[in-house]
Amino acid sequence: MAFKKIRVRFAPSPTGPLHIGGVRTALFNYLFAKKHKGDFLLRIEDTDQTRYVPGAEDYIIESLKWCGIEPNEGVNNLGEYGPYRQSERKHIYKQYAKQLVEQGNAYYAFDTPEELEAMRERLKEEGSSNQQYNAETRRSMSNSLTLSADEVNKKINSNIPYVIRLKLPENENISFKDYVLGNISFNTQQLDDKIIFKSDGMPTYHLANVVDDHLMEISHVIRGSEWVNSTPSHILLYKFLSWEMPIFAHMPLILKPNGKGKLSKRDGDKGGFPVFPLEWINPETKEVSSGYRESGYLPKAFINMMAFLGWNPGTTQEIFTEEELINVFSLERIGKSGARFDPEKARWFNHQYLQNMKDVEIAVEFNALLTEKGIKSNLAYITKIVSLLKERADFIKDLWELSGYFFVKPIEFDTKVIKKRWKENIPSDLQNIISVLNGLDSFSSEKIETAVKDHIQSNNLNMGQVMNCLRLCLVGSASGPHLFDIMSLLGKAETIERIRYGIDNIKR
RNA sequence: GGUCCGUUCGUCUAGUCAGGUCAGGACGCCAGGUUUUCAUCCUGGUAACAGGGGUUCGAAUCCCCUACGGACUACCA
Repeated sequence: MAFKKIRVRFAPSPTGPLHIGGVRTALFNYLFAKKHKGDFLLRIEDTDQTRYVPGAEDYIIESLKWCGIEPNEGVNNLGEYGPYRQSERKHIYKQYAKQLVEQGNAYYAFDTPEELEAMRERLKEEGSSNQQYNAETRRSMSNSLTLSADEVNKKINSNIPYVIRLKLPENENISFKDYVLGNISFNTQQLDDKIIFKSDGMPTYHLANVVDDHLMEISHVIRGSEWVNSTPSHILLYKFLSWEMPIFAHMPLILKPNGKGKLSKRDGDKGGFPVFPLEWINPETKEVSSGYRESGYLPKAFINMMAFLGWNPGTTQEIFTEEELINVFSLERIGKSGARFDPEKARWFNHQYLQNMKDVEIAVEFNALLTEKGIKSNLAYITKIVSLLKERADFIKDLWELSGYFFVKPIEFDTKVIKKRWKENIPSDLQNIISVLNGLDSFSSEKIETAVKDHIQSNNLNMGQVMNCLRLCLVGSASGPHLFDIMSLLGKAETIERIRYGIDNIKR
């Protein structure tokens, strides 16, 4: 076989926000394409006009952009295989459906929904193991196989609605090698004559997908495992049309953190974690679903986490740059079974990425958050705060709770600490420490530490008691980073003012 | 119900194709260390081959059965 360029596609249907399972499918397509210096395209599969949701396509595009897995071809940025929206390719599909009918691989069917329903009911009552429109049942239905050519033409000419169904061969084994799942085989006896062309003039997924993948020269079809069962129909389509078949790779599903079944929107709401990359507001109900972006996830951390859901490099390395990910990625290392989503591990990934960011980078973003809260400060000060606190944070927004006292004086104090540490002698002890602080020329953390500790030791004061009370005055609680770093950052005047305020206002 | 697929610590997983290290790592959890505190961090610990039959000197690994789980079963994708 001649060398063929690797071309893969992500082909979502714009029926709502992109689920993280979709993001992962897109990601794996992207990584695979990049690894082989191929193309990654975005095709919008909007053949079902009744399910179209306004805003969904933009949402998908924006999501991929945020994730940094942008297609190099497709809607928006054009390519030579367009259009990339199936609704705009409507005129292309019918000829292939017709060709299949002419070849005897497909046929017209005129059954109404009621008739189909009745057929299924009848088979069920007869105890039939499956109720499909297949080689057996099609003999008793209203279609171009049972009707005469005249009758068929008459129906078509008088605008009686019809669909085109794929005519499956009888009792034939269809097997293929899936790059993830391995060898899979089906017998056509168990499959149904899928509708490939609908009465509204649009193709179904099955036809449109195969036609477009062929026309767009897709080399590998990497998609969710919900498509495994319809793959034999797709294979038949390639065969009937005498087209070269792409390689198939079906991804396992992402499962709920606990309990049964695949991850759904509700799990996110219940478990307090997003299932969508970006926040989504349902245009009809106005219901809001949270997104990873809005929850404070760094896109690179999110992507790293997603890559490890159902895939791993076979080494113990877990933190990967995009470039590293591209280098080590392979379809063969994708797991076969569904992966349970773990929100805790997602946080851990973000923590790792946050620690690897430069303080000033974090500070810039934190500053924006402070501005939103109406707090004005300067970047140098914020950068120092970040360096002190970032290791305790999983998200940039955690920094606010962690560092509020740097911007707003505490006026409420943890009563438990007061009860435990604020003894009779504390006000006078702290007063003495104020004198010590006042006497310092330099207010560096080290200088303060030496001076205060010397004072505590030479006066035989209780270290834990005094230190915690100092902390209480400065922070409002008994937690936080190295106390002398806090003092140094706040500055001499502010430090002393807060201690004074504490002496005057903290009562047992 | 039918078809297809899957099943290793609580979770993500390595190891399975080419049978032979105390079944390895990470998250979580627990303990210890560091510290004025709370975290972080460091060290250690906890914990798994779904069950049953085979094949074999030897099985997580190969075969069969059972159980469980999932997907699909639309004029939806």
